Amino acid sequence: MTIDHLDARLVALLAAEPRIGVLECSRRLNVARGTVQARLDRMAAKGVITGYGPDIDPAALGFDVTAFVTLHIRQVAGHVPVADQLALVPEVLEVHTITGGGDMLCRVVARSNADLQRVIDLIVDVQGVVRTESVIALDTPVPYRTLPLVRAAGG
Amino acid sequence: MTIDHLDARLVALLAAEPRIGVLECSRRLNVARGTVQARLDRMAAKGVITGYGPDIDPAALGFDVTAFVTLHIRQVAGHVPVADQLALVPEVLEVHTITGGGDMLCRVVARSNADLQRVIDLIVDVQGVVRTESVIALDTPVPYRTLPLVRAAGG
DNA sequence: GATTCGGTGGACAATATGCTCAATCTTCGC
DNA sequence: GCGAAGATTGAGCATATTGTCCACCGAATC
Repeated sequence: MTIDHLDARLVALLAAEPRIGVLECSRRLNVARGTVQARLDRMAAKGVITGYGPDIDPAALGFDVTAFVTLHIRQVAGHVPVADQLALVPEVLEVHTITGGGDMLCRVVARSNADLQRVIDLIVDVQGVVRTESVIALDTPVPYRTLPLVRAAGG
Repeated sequence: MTIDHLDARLVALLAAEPRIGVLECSRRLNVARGTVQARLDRMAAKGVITGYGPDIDPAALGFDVTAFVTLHIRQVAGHVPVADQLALVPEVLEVHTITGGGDMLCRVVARSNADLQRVIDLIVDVQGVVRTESVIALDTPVPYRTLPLVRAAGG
């Protein structure tokens, strides 16, 4: 769907100060409360806003190590059962199927490099996984964000 | 920091129904309102909870294509200026410096495969970027999540 | 010219919030 | 064991917010 400038400002405002309510938003944006409510309802209905956190920092929980693991899988059974098994591992934060040399890419976290080995072993043990390649994220100069995208989409 | 079972349940509850307030949480968890407030304040202070969305789905905004781009950079100037330039591109959702063959890994979105070419061109144009390799995410069987990790950390 | 849609501004009861307090319960060091 | 510190509880209070109505307006559409 398309969003306009007001939508973008609303999202940006909520992202910056998530604890403020609908009424406060309407004051900050100089629009009526009903307008803010209608916009939020619309974006939620259209799937643009999928939820409202809470956003968890794995590092603060002790999971300091982030890695991206490329999986090569045996193609016979398809990737669905593999993904289902990966989903059972808490340290696997997301899984994609990909083009290129590998078959799947997943983001994992671990408490240490040694712990990462344990997590990778769990992944390798999944039925259908033939081989893995890992790269460790040393630093994250740009953490995950969508605000610039929202601004770009909404003017 | 360490979190306990109550913290984990609280986060899970908020993740499941983000629009409920502190009072409602306390009722659902059978604890006092002050306790819920104290737990949330503590987790926010410790950095475990970094914010409260709103969570945006790029696909719903028309950015259907997700890709992971590995960057090879000229090492002379370091990676900071490169990251700064990448941060200026709205379609670049996150950037990591990594071990292994490449130097940086970034997640980008685009409106189509053709649009992805435009985004990659923007990245290649960044001063210090020598070469890129892209893999396109075809499907996302496990979308980004932290709840299983929270449960694992909190019992 | 009529209709529809999004926005406005106001009202209402019901509810939630921020804040404080004293009392109890746990946990930990000693 | 025992005291102290910290966490939790339940309560109260004034204020703010929410959900839900409604009538009205302006712009765009047909």
